[in-house]
This record gives sequence, structure tokens and C-alpha cells, in this order.
Amino acid sequence: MGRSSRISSKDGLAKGAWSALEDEILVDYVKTHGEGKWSNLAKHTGLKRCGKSCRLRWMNYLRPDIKRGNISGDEEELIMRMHKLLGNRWALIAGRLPGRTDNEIKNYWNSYIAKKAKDQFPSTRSVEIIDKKEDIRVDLQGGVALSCGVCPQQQGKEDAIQLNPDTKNAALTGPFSGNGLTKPKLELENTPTNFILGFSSEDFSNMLDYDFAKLNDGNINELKNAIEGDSSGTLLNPPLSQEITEKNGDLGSSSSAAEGDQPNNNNNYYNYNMVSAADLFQPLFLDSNDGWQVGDDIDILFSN
DNA sequence: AACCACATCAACCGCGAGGCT
DNA sequence: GAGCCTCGCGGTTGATGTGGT
Repeated sequence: MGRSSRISSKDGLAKGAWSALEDEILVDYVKTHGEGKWSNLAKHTGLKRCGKSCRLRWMNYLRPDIKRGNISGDEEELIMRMHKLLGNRWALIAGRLPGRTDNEIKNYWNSYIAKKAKDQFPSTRSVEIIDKKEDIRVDLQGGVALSCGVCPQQQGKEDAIQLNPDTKNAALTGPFSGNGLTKPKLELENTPTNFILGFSSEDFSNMLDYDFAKLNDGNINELKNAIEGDSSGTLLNPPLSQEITEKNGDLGSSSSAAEGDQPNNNNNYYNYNMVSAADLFQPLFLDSNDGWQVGDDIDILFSN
């Protein structure tokens, strides 16, 4: 697939599909000189490709850590979730999928997910609240499970699932009435992956340094404890904790560690302030006084 | 078998950000 | 500050694969 015909541009540089020999030259160069300085590559190797093309070929195809094969179900779900939050920021999404490239995810989205989501999910539907937690999962029986974080604080925020307060108590209406389909089953799952769903783009960007690998599904309380003031864990990885520390003007170091400071793996101390962490994350949780009641019907607008 | 329409995905293009002079 | 260069990103293109008729 792709382009195979070899085209020569005006400046004598080749275009189109890469040959095995070109790949070999590029790989050898990167092995010797490392990534970067792409424009020098052609000069040093005689490869008749522009630096931009070399970088693209390396990043999207020749890198040793590229993951081959189909996108898994888990990966697809994560792509869908992150796209809801971030929009078409493919590089950012790819950064959370090891071995996948932005180009690959973009292609996958355009050729598969977007179509599937459009086909299966009309822009609005009504669901019933059957429980109150910080996350609501809409699971269409027999359809593709599209999880949605819904919380009042997200109203009006771009890229977030929006709640229409005017129809909060309306009867169930829309495409699921009278067409043979069952009423959507509403489930609630308390998982780290669902936890991230309700964030706006801005909120989410603050979360990207969080080391989610330290959390397992079903272990969301660990994160909640951290946010609510339990400083016993080493949940915050250095980039985020340092950010918080610096924000508080209280830069920690091994020589100035104080009581309550937490060491990281490198024996450096990050005396992160959980109050600040709470400031950062607390707005993302559903407040107990939000006014939602079990049994309420709500309309959810799925924005693209 | 031949043709056509659509899907896939590698690669190209334009643009903006950031660094350097 | 202006101009140039490099890099990275997102949108788009187009050759090829695939399935239907």
C-alpha cells in the first residue's frame, strides 16, 4: 500500500516509497549518529531524500520500538477515550500508546473508529443515572462500549461530554425509544482508565505526567487517597511532583529533606504538597452536592 | 475474469514553534 | 527584531489491496 512510484522532485530528491537500500542507509546513519540532524543525513550519506522525509520514515516505520500488528481492543478504547478529551492531537495520543505512531493512530481513527462511532452513536441519547460515583459508563448492549465521563463541572467545556440540565428530568427519548433496541444499560466502573474520562483538554494536559502504570484497574482509591491528603504513597512521578513542589516554592532535595518528604527511586526528595495536588485534581471529581439523584434521566450530548 | 468502489496506510505538504545568528 | 533553518504536527493525497457484482 501507499506510494510506490518513485518520483523525483525538482531539486533531485527522491519522493515516494522508500527502497530497502534507502532504509538501510537511514538506519545505519541513525545507529551511528543518533536521531536528529535529519537535514545533515542526506549530505553525509548521499541519500537523495530531504530531512523531513528521513525523519518521517524513521519515526513511522524504521524505529526499533515500533509495535507492529493490529490495534488491540484496549488500545482502541484508549484512543477513543483520549480523542474525546484531546481531539485530533495524534502525537499526544500516540505518546500514551507505546510503539504506536501518531500517523498510525490518525489513519486508524480516520478509517475505522470515526466511522464506527458515527454509525453506532447518534449525537444525543438519554440515559438513567443508577448510581452516583465520579464516573458514569454508558455501555450499549450489543454495541460498542463507549465510556463517558460525565460530571457537572465539565458543562460547556470543549471536548467534554456535556450534560444538558434543561432535560435532566425528561423521560427517555431519542433513538432508543420504540425502535426495538433496549434501553442503554448504565454501568459504573471505578477504574483508573474511566477516571480520566471526565477531564477537559486542559485538565487532561495536567494529567499527562502522571504515572498511570503505577495504578491497576480497581485501584483508583490509591489515587483518590493521594488527592485527598494521604501522603504515604509515592504516586506522583518526578515530573509532576516537581512541578507541584516548584509551584509551592518549596524545592526538595536529598540534603534538605524534611519530615513528610517522599523519596523517589533516585533517592531525590519531592516534598510535594497534597493540598496542591487536590487543588489540581479535585474539580475533576463529582461533588456530592451536585444535585444528581439516582433514577434521574439525563440527556447526554456526544460532541465530536 | 474483469471491472468498479471503497478501504487502507505510507508518504507528502503546509504551517507553526523554537532556536540560532 | 528580522531572517533563516530545523523540527514536529496535523491534514491530505494517492497507490495498492480487497470485496462485491
